Amino acid sequence: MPPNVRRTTLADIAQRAGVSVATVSKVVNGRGDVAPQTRARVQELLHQHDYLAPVFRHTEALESPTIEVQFQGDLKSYVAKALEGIIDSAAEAGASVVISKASRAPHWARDLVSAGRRALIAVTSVYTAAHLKELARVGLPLVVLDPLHLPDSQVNSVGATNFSGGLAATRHLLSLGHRRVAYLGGPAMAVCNQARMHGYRAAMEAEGAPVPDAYIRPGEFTYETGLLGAAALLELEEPPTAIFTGNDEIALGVIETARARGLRVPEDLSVVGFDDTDLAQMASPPLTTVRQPLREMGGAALRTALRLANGDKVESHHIELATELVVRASTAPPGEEASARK
Amino acid sequence: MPPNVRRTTLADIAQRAGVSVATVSKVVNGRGDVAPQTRARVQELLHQHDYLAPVFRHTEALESPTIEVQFQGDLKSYVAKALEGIIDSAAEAGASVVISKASRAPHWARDLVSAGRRALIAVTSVYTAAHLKELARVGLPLVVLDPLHLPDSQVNSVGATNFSGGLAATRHLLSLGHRRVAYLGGPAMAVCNQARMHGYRAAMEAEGAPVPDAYIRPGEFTYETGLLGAAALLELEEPPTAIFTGNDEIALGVIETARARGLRVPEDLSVVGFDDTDLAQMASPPLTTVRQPLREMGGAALRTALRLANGDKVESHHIELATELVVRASTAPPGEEASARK
DNA sequence: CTGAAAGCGCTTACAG
DNA sequence: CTGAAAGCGCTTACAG
Repeated sequence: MPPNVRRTTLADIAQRAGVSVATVSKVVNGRGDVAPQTRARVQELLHQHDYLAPVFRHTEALESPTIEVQFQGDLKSYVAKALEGIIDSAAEAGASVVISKASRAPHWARDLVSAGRRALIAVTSVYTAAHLKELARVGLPLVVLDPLHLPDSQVNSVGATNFSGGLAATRHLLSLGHRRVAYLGGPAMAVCNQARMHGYRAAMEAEGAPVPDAYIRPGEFTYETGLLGAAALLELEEPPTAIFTGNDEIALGVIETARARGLRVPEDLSVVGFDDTDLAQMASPPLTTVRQPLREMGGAALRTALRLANGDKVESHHIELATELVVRASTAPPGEEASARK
Repeated sequence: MPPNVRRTTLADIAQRAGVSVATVSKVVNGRGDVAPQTRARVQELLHQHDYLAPVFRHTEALESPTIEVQFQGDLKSYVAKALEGIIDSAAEAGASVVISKASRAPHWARDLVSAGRRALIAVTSVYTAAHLKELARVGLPLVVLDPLHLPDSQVNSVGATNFSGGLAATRHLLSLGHRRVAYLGGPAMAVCNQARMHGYRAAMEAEGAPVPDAYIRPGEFTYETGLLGAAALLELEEPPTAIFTGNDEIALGVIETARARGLRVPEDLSVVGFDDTDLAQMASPPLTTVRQPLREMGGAALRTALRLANGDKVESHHIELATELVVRASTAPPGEEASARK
């Protein structure tokens, strides 16, 4: 708020509403003794004129807005990476970052506003229509990072080019000479997983490589899925010689299953991950993977959140940053033994 | 603050100081036209009576204090784990967690107070006497998680039993039949590293196993250190058959160096990590490591911070939680070849 | 249900 | 350098 613009006061609202200051004060403080129509009219005006109660005036300090970042479940590597980007961009912008687990307690959205949060960034969280309505009601802007649902024009979101990532990963394997490539992915419902899978499928079809149903396995974005899924794939009549996975954790599970069965990666089995978290760089062998620019995505989400908090419009409700194939040591041409293996 | 206790007002202070409310107001707002002695006397009284300017009154809401957590460098796995513990305990206590990178901009400590932070948790950060003085000056309590320096009675800190962790890890390797065990650690200056190393040394000496100087290598707590340090160790005249590392990241570097040289873990080389981050569970082979209860440590740090924020005394300025050996698949008895290897 | 009036905590222009 | 006085934004007990 520019210094020369006066804050809206109760008197301003009272005058416009044609009531006394006392009545407006009662509405603001939620007292019971106000006629419903009067209350409605006053509330409307308060909202129109951005009235802010004194207790919350500190949130006005635009130099230091506070953004809440919520995640679900564990604070995994890729959440941490995105968070780094959020924190760095916030520091640049002079904003503060509050981090919490998504909670859906009764007045969660209103509580966030009361606590002075100016916007909410949800990292891969599930949001229902009811949540969005609640946010809209209290006027808290939302940015979803790596959305699980299809980009909806109601919701601002930041993602990555998952389809081209899947395409690039699979082409890389095909160009090495693999034909029997499987996709071991995350939840079938998640759009990011669907996009990666369709990228895989597109690359396979373009090459005329067959994709038996058993070569596409959904699961969770977890190590467990990698461990079990790889075992199932390797026991197929025609086991794949390469596995493209939905994320790095799954890939590590695949590597471990291969190792436990005496298969060498990449000589006997090639593995490609997705995300390029710390896990990928530190895997043994270091993992070929599709890099999601998680830091940059976090930064973009933070800047979008600040704009929305400021009441500015945003050019596009969905931004997608480019993925990039990072070739390390977990991929190689298919070996003789591998191709010949049962 | 109990609801029946009235807030200190400017009038209270004015009366005690024997000046007018106007003068007190000027002192609070840092106006120039006040006599130095008057200013000093009033400031003293303001401080004594915990006067809080209206703009900062929101920090008074004891139900929801805000704690700042600062880390340095990257948001690594073990910081993320500690952060999970901090976030969960904060949610239980109804507190908020602001996360940022440690910055030493001018007035950093005062800025934290102005922003309403009630305490600071520093995760493995370097704190100099000057920093501590600055914090003391503005009255902001500090809790250091996994301190790099020796526990100082001036500083509240939460750590883990690093010495017994080092002891347990090394005994485990000795009990498997290893004699040539090396320690590849972190910074020689870090107390946590020293304690782990001395635990190692104690176990080796108790067993009468020789510890050549070359078997103790300091480094950084990084994958790189593991990569390079393992290469150096394996090229010794008498290479170790087992390596105990300062943390999981180093251990992953060691595993990769072993793999790249065609050595199998654990058949040809046993490796033990420290921390038990996600990295350890997802390594290939899964890593035997010393678990630091990072979540619990984070929780303890948060609760200590809240107590200090509340003005309560804390029983002990340093708490140490127990480490625990987690045996997975990266350790085994020394193989024939390994013992005989040049 | 409404609002005039008293009052609270604070700030500031200005007289001394 | 000090403070009486006017004033601001808000709340609340109470009369109607």
